[in-house]
Amino acid sequence: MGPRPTGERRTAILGAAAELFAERGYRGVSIDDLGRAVGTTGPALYRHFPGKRALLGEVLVDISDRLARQGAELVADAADADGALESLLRGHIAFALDEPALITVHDRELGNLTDADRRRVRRLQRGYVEEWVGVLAELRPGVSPTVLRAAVHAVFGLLNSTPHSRGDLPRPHMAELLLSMGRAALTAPDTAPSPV
Amino acid sequence: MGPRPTGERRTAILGAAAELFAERGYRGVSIDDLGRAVGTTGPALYRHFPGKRALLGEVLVDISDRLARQGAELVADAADADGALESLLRGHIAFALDEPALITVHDRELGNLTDADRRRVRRLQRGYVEEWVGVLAELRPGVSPTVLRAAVHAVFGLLNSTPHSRGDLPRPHMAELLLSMGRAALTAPDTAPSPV
DNA sequence: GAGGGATGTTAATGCTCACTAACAACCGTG
DNA sequence: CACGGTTGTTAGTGAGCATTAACATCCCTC
Repeated sequence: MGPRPTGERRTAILGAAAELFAERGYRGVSIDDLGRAVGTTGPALYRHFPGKRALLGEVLVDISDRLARQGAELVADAADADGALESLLRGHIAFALDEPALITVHDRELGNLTDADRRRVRRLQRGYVEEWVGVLAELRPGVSPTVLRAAVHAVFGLLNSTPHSRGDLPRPHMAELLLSMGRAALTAPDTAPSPV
Repeated sequence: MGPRPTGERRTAILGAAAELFAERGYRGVSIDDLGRAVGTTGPALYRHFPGKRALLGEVLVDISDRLARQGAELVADAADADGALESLLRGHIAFALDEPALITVHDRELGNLTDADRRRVRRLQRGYVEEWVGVLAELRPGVSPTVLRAAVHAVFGLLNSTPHSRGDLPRPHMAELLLSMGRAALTAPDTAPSPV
C-alpha cells in the first residue's frame, strides 16, 4: 500500500468539502479550492473520489445516515414516547450545534446530487422523519400523520436555524432554548387543526 | 420611448429569476436560462439590468424591503402586543406560503450579493427582526433581547420551512398549523433559560 | 536494493458562461 | 416619411472550471 492505509486524507477532504460547500455552495467551490484546503493541489482529489459530485454525495449520504441511525437508536433506547421525543430533540439539537456546516449543506445542496444519491438521501431522510412521526403519533393520537409530518418538518426548520444565528448565545443556552421551543411547537394544544 | 413605458419585461425577468434561483441556485442559472424563461434570448437581459448580480440584488432587496415594511405596518396598526404578534405571525406565514421561491432565495443567496447589496439586505432584515423583538419584549419582560433575537430567528426557520414540505397540506391548514406552532414556540414557558 | 502500488504534480482539453460588439427591427414623434 | 431611442438578435471573447494525461515520488514488500 501507499503511505498510510488510513483514509486520513480522504476524510480531511470530506471535512473541508462540507465546510466550503456550506460557506460558498457546491458550485461556488472549485476542485482547486478543495485541494488547497487540505494542502494539496486540485487534481489530487481524483485519487480519492471519482469526481466532485461523488464527493458531495458522500457528504450528504453520511449526514443523512448519521441522523437516521441516531434517531432510530434514541427511540429504541427510550423508556416511553415522552422520553423518546426528548431524546430526539436533544440529539438533533446537538447535531445542529456541533455541525452547522453539515446542517447547512444538508438542505441546500440536495439538487446537486446524482439521481441515485438523491434517492438514497431522500430515503434516509424519510426514515428519520418517520421516526419522529411515530413518537408523536403516540403522544398525540388522533392527529393525522400528514399533519404530524408537516409539524416535524417545521420543527426541523426551527432547530436547523442555528447556522443563521451563529454565536449570539452560548451553546448550552442555545440548546435549552431550542429544546423548549421545539417541544412547545410540537405539543402546542392545537398542533392539529381539526380535520375538516 | 419604445413599445411600452411599463417595466413589464423587467418585472417578468425578476419573477423568473426568483423562481429559477430558488429552484437551481444563483450559480445554477445562466443568463440564457433567464432570457429563455421570459421568451427572449440571454443578452436581452442587459437592456434591463447591468448584470446578473444586480438582478439578484434587486430580488433580495425587494423581498427584505417588503417583509420589513409589512412588519412595521402590522405592528403600528396593532391594538396591543398580543395582536401585534398575531399579525406578524400571520403576515410572515402568508408571505412564506404565497412566495416560497422568494423565501428560499432569501436565505440561500445572501452570499452571492455585492457587498453594498448585502449590507442593504442585512439592514432591512435587522429592522424586521427588531420589530418582532420589540413586540416580544413587551410580552415577555425580563427576557434578554439576545435570547429574544435567537428565538425570533428560530421561529423564522420554522415558518420558512414550508418550501421543504410543499403541498403536503392544504394551504389554510398549513397556515393554522404554523401559526399555532410559531406562537407556542415563542411563548414557551421557558423561552428564556434563566440568565446564568 | 529493485519493483510496484498509492499518491501527487503540472500541463493540457474542452465546456460553460457572463459579458460585449455589431447590427436589425420596431414605433412614436417631428 | 425620416430620426432616434428602445429593445432585441447573433456572433464573438476571455475567464473559470471539471476532468484527464503524462510524468514524478515515496515507501512498503520481497
